[in-house]
Amino acid sequence: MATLSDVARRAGVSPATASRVINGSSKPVTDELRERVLAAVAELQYVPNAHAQLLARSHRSAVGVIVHDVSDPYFAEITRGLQRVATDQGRLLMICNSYRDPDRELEYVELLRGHQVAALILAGSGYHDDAFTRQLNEKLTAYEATGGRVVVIGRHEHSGDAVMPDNRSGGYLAGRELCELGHRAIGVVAGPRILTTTTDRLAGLRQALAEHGHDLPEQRIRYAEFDRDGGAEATAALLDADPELTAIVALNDSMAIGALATLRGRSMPVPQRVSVVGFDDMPIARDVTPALTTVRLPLVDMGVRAMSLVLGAEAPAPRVDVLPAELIRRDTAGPVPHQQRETAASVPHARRGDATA
Amino acid sequence: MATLSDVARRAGVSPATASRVINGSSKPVTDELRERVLAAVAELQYVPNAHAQLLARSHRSAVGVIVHDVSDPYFAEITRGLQRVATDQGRLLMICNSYRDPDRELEYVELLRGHQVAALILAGSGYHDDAFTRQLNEKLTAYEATGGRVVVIGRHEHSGDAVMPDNRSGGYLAGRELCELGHRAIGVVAGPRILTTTTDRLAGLRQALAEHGHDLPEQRIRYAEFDRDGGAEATAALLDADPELTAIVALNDSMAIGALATLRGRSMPVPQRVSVVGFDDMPIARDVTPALTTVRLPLVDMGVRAMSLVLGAEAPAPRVDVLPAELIRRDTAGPVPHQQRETAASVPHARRGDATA
DNA sequence: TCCCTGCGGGAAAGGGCTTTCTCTGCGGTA
DNA sequence: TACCGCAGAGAAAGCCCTTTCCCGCAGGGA
Repeated sequence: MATLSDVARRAGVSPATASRVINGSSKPVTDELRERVLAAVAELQYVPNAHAQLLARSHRSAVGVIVHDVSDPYFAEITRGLQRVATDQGRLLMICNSYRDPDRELEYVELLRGHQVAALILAGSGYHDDAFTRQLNEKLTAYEATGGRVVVIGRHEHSGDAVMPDNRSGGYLAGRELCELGHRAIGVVAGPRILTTTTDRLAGLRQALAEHGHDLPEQRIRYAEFDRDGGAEATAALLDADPELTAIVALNDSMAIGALATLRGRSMPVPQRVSVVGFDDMPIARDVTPALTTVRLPLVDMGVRAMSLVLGAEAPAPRVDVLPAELIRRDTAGPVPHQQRETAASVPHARRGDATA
Repeated sequence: MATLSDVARRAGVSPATASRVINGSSKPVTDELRERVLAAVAELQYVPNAHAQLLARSHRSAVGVIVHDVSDPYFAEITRGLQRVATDQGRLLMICNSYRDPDRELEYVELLRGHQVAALILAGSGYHDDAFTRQLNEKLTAYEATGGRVVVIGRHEHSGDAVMPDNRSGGYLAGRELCELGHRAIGVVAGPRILTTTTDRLAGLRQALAEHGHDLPEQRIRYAEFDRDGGAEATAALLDADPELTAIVALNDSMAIGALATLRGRSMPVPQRVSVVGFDDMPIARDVTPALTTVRLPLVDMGVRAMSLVLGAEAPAPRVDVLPAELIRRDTAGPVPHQQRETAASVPHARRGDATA
């Protein structure tokens, strides 16, 4: 690879001058030398060594982002928001997928710190795991001590600036909607138990049911992976255990799509026989049939806010931006079926045979 | 940020020794010193400066990847394949989204070159744009001249190693299927005209139609963005121009989903009134209703092969891996409706009023 | 006893760039 | 004419590591 001194030699100038021309430094350089340098750059196809530059320059500019998985629409949307602000400010983003592995998350914090990022954004659910939380906090605090900025999205563990979707209210909204439609026998297709997102959404849901005089027994909750197949399996398990269920809340839209698939496979019409409510309102939600009733989170906006916080001025006290959830009524949630209205929740195992057909 | 010499000073050793301990060098260090260094590292929360390391080490290890958009399922799948191999070999991936902007693509080649990546993978369609192609090739060639490896996925322009999905055969498969189901009035919802992927798929489709004695006039093709909304708009335009259409080929699944949405909005049942065939077989294809008939491309495998090629031994002659397309029959393609069998394609504008209702 | 070997450790030379500091030569002022 | 100031260029000092090279010392063989 050609180096700066190759360019300088070819142009017959010093490396200092070449550097000034290439970086558009404020120090003036005569047109003649400038042209010679530019010509040499073109001839040698010179590209500055980014590592050398970053090492030599004092100021850090890139921003590190840790998400569970960018190709998951939830994070894709958040990332879109992050990108928008970052691009406006000429910042490079380094995006890492932790695939919901806490250890990998810890590693990535180190990696990004090593890459001298100016700021760090952690998006996605936190974990119910004190040892992990403590370790992560230690690392983040150490990073902040050296001037790094940190913002978390949708996580409780870090005590600094945060952008929080209102998961609890979202769960509440889903629960209230179903209760008002007359449902009592409601099953929950939940994400991994260890994620705070799961438990927050569940808590809101439980509250809504309680306000309507219903409870949510553990056997009506199935924990599975936060994806389509997890949703499909959990729905099958739920239905096997309790064929009288009239509604299912899936704790994210991917799981809801899996639920829809299972229901279709068992010829249980939605919403005539079973209602389904999703969570997140990812783009595909409106395109499944029937279109998915779900809880919308302002994902892009969450990204925008997080990046603005992290690049903005430092605040004396931690700022927490809570963004509201909103119920989007489409076609998967309907009134409780007539024959179920009285008996629901009272004969949980009666017709198992039918339902698994 | 703590530096290596901070660690060394604290441990009372030389930076050389500290470095050896931290990197697990083959040179032996006594246990006592080792422990002192490790303790200092922990106390200072030391993380090596990645840029300094990369500068000091001679060998380059990271691999650069340029895709149109990782959150697009097409690229998400390819990336999954790339990751799998890269992780096995302990390589870091730097993934950049060009968002189908040729200029950005060029910039990213430079950026990645500047970051000293050991290899470069460009995935996604090429462009029908000679000036761009020439520029890109120049840059890639310059990069290869300095020892960099390059593999392209699904692009014609570069003359080195390549992994190619058989887009043309895929188009042919879609066309043949519809012809065999009796369709003659077939509309095409195409991606941007400037992409070679679009024209390749179109060419295969055209060939299939020709073999069945049909042609594909330009007004039966609508070019739009390669996404859901593009597909929806193009389908609407197609139907407005020619309400007698009995089948639609969408050149990717996102567009097919848009087509399905438009058709649903116009109450044209699929496949009874109009058949739809997609392309790519992205995961969601099986979850829409009716499940999408589409052409599958082995996306993950394409990623695996590309990464294997780029990290494997250099070949004397360019290698081109062509991966076959496969028709996946689901529920959106059916026989041509009865009343259309004779008249189709002969009265293009007759019933516009009805169809747009 | 002397020399050689090998081990554990440090000194120092880069790696490619930015940036401060220094130097030269010119035009302008007293 | 002598001096000052400044514009434009180069020299050189880092930035933080890795790694080669070298050194001192202890142990073993002759």
